[in-house]
Amino acid sequence: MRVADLPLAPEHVEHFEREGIEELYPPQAAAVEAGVCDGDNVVAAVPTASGKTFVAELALLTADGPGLYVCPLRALAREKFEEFDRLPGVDAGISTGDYDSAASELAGNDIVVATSEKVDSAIRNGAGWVDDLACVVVDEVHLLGAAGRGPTLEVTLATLRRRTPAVQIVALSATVDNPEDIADWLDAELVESTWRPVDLRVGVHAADAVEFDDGTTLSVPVDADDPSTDADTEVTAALVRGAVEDGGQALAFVSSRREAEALAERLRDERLADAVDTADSTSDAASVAEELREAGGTETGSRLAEAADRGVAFHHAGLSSDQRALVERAFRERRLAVICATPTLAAGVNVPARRVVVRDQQRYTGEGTEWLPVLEVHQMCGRAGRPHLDPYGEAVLVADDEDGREALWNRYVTADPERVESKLRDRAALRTHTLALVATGFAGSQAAVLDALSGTFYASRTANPDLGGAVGDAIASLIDDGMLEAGEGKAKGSAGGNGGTGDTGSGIEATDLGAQVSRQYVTPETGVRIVERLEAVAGMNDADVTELTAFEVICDTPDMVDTYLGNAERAEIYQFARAHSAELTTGMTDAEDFEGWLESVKTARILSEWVDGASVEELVAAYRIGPGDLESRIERAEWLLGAAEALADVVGVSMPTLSSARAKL
DNA sequence: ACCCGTGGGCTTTAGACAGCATGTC
DNA sequence: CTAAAGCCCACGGGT
Repeated sequence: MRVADLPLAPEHVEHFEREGIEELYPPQAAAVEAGVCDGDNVVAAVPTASGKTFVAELALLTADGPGLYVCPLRALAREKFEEFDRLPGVDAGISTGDYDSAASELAGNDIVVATSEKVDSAIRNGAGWVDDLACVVVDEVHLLGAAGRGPTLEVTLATLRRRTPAVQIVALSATVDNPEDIADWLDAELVESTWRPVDLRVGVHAADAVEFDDGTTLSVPVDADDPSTDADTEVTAALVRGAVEDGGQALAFVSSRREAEALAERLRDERLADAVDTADSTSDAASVAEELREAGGTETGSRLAEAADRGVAFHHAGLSSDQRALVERAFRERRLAVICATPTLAAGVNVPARRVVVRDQQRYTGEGTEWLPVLEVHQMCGRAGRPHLDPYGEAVLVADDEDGREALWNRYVTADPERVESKLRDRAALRTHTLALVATGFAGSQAAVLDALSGTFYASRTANPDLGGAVGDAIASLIDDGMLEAGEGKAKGSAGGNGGTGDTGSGIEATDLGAQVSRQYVTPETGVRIVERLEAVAGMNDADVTELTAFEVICDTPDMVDTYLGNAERAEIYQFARAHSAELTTGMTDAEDFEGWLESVKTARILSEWVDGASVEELVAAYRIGPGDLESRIERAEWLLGAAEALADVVGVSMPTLSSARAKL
């Protein structure tokens, strides 16, 4: 099937041909046959890099009206937005937490790119553009199975479909075990394929050799004399070196940030860049280092630049978003030979390499170490092989010995990925979405909430959903928390009467507090915590209510990210809390979860030093966090302080430091 | 006096979505 | 309260 044969405008055909797309890949052709261009619902479960974006573009361009592209990451949203915006005659918009087109523009855009949470939020806040959609493309739809975010995605899609029943849904999924269940839910045709534009072989290394799934082997002699690193690291280094000496690029996945940095530093010392330097890439690597130095002068940054100078980089969430974007771009432009990364890179933006080495396959979880999900390892391996640049891709899992080889082989090479299961039946998820449904006026009774949830993936997967009890509990707890109250149903607004007729208990509505919590997009639990703290503030001396107080109000909530509190620091933070106890809403003895509270005091302290003018470098050094960690805390603090201000207004507490602190962030 | 290897105890452990309002020729 | 692995440091043996 050729692009020219598709029902596209000539200018679009031209555009794609200019980009080198003339003949459709088999999965793309299958998607067209399934009706992507005819307004039909389609679920495509295909590997990454098999041309999913083009399928999305087909759906969006042939739809009879505005389209929405939903994806899980802001960086991904940016990437897609830029791509769609290049389409001739297409006016694209973007809406994510950190980057937003004007609301007035979104309504006029042909294609809007947004994160799933942003779509949910737009619905909650009554944004007009969500009602005129003709087509919704959902990328990475398998995230339906993710504990925190999956429920948001399924409720949002259910709501969109209910509001606009004729909307076309095109869902793109990684290869999972039960894509038919997703297709079944969406009344969609399923397209399944394992086809890739570049051959990929996956293997396991043990005992000096890799055995690949295509039957080939690769001998990897390792001089085990060097006691400074362990055997797995030796093997990883040798595999990376091999790929680079062969003129390719490599990605190495390890389990922790420290490991990623240590591996990068080790490879840097091997002077791999000399090997990769066929042309003028020395200057390329140096230019990357230069750009990284300009991006910010933290200690992490200079170590990163030092490694980049030799063609090697590390990558994890401790890096600032600038640093991460720079590393990703430089690697795509082949100005870097190697990235040593934590699992972040597996799910992020497109960073393909000739060879992928997965050194660590386990991860700490808080309940011991756990095997990485098969899907995640597959996504790491799937990064191997660049179309048009590599003759093939190779992914190698590193095992300790022959037993380990067999274990990894069975677990990851021959095994199917996990099933996608709904996580909607979770107390916190149901509280959040029940509140949102009621607050938006979408449901005014328990029965109506259940009805709204009947269009979810959860409901389609369960013969007898029986959410009644769980939703009932959610409603009861939300009433306890002052977010919901018994309403008067249809008689709402009629003055007089005591409200309670025969329908008592069946009608519910959101209180002002509940409505504000839903609109601010904080979880009900965060709303409760903030209100408790605000009430404590009301009883404090005005002089004691400082910006530190403001930060404490928002830091001990589930929506703020935890900050690790090391043993060495604990005593010092304790001292700090004692010294500032007058400014804190929680007494040293009243915290229910003292450890958790102390961690939030640490976060509050970091933020308050930040607004007092401390530099990124100082804070990063003093609190042993990465620049990216500081960035994310500042970002969340900005959001949560705004939410706290709105809630303070509702409960009638005046707290000026909330806004003064926010202004200084 | 110095170097190196060993062993035990201590320390640490991936990631990342969201509000709102506003400006200009 | 779970598990694995790196890091630091003290110790001991050899030169």
